[in-house]
Amino acid sequence: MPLPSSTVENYLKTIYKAQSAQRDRARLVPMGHLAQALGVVPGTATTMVKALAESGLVDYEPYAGVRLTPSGEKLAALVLRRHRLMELFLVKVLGMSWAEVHDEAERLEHAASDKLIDRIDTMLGRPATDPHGDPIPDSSGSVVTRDYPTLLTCPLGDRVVLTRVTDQDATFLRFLEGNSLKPGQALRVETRDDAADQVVVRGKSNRQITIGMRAAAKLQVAPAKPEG
Amino acid sequence: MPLPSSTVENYLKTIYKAQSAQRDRARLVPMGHLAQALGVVPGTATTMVKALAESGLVDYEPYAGVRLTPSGEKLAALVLRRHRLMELFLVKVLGMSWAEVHDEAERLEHAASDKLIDRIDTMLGRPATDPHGDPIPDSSGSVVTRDYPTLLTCPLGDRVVLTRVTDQDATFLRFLEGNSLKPGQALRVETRDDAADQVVVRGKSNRQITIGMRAAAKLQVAPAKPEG
DNA sequence: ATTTGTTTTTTGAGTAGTCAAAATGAATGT
DNA sequence: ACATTCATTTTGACTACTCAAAAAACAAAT
Repeated sequence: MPLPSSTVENYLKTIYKAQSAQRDRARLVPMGHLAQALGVVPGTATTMVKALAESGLVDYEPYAGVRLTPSGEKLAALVLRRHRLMELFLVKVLGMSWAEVHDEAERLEHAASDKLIDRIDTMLGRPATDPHGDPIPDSSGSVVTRDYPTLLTCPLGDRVVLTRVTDQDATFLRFLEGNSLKPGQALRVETRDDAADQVVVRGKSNRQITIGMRAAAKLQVAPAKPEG
Repeated sequence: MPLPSSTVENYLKTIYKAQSAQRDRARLVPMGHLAQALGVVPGTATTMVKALAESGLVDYEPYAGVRLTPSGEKLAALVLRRHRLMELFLVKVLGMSWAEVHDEAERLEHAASDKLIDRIDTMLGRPATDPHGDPIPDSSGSVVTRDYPTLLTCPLGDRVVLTRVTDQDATFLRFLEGNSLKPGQALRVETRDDAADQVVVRGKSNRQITIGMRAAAKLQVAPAKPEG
């Protein structure tokens, strides 16, 4: 069993993320979706997926889609672990901006050894989540995934705290940063207006921020803990 | 001009190091040497070098060898810069051991962006040398290479300071570390014995250390600066 | 100067990953 | 049921890199 190439790691990671994004975690990921997410033509995805199936990393059903096997899932989780620890490290230790670490980590995740990753993990105090609030799998590949409501579904008026941002687009992240919308930030949803496609939240320094519903759906929150 | 692959970077880096190791810096590096250093068969090196020559990165003379062009040299220096800054970073910031950072940096050097490298450079205070004493090229690719005597050629009895170790072998580095033979360490060469293949130096805490001549030739030193 | 030995190049082939475009399967609407 | 549409797979080809082994060039020595 030769160690997986960056390409294989990227396929597994992408399938993993696609599966996680589905409500039914066991559902097959369609080839078209996979190809698009990886930036390759569909035929290429088909070819690669068949090879992955050969290696026992995925289950492949022609014309239906693909799904990770347990071993594929573990491998994917470890790639995600490397990616997320690396992102957090770049932000915390090297002071890089939230918005720019994604691409960097995207490359470093394939080059960093387990030893290095564990060292980073220790240095950061075994963190549970990365800068976007995404959970960091442990070194055995298991993750605790919590399902949070979003700014679109959480109760109106309640104090909540931003826990996770489910979009890595740099422009979007810079917008959020400019409005102090980062994980950990306390918020309150004031109004929602379907017709106007608006969600109004009150954030840091009592500032009022208006965002579209599509964006609101990408911001997950948890009920604010009562402060002791 | 597409950005160079890891493979191309490794070829350039290896040619660069081979040229530096030669007394005549402008001499051609023989194919056999290059192939061996890269761990490929000679035919592979020939093929690749012809491609590099196409791209204007090297001058290639059939049956004679290869040499970097100015643009190839600059590219190689920037790879070395990434490698050496990365090594120093891993040692200084992540507390990794001298002996284990080489392989890690060998992979990370191809994945790190210039932005990341510059940030590391700044964080470390624009260092001149890496943990082995190898000079770090600046961001434009220029290096100041100083030629030091080695433990084999420096004056006997004088106080000198270890400046550079020209061998990256992990076992060798661990041996040196075990004897406090790291760059910066003050030393004095007490005796040399050709017949016995021995060089005796007095190092840290007045400790006496005996090493072979081949090893001694890999340790470069500078006259100790007068203190105060 | 011819032979011997070493280095280098050439040739042919293989692997990993990719695309373009044709062919096929599945799904949908009438 | 049939035609249209859309996603998927297949086919053929291409790039980058590699090796094994045959051929060629060079170097050195008798």
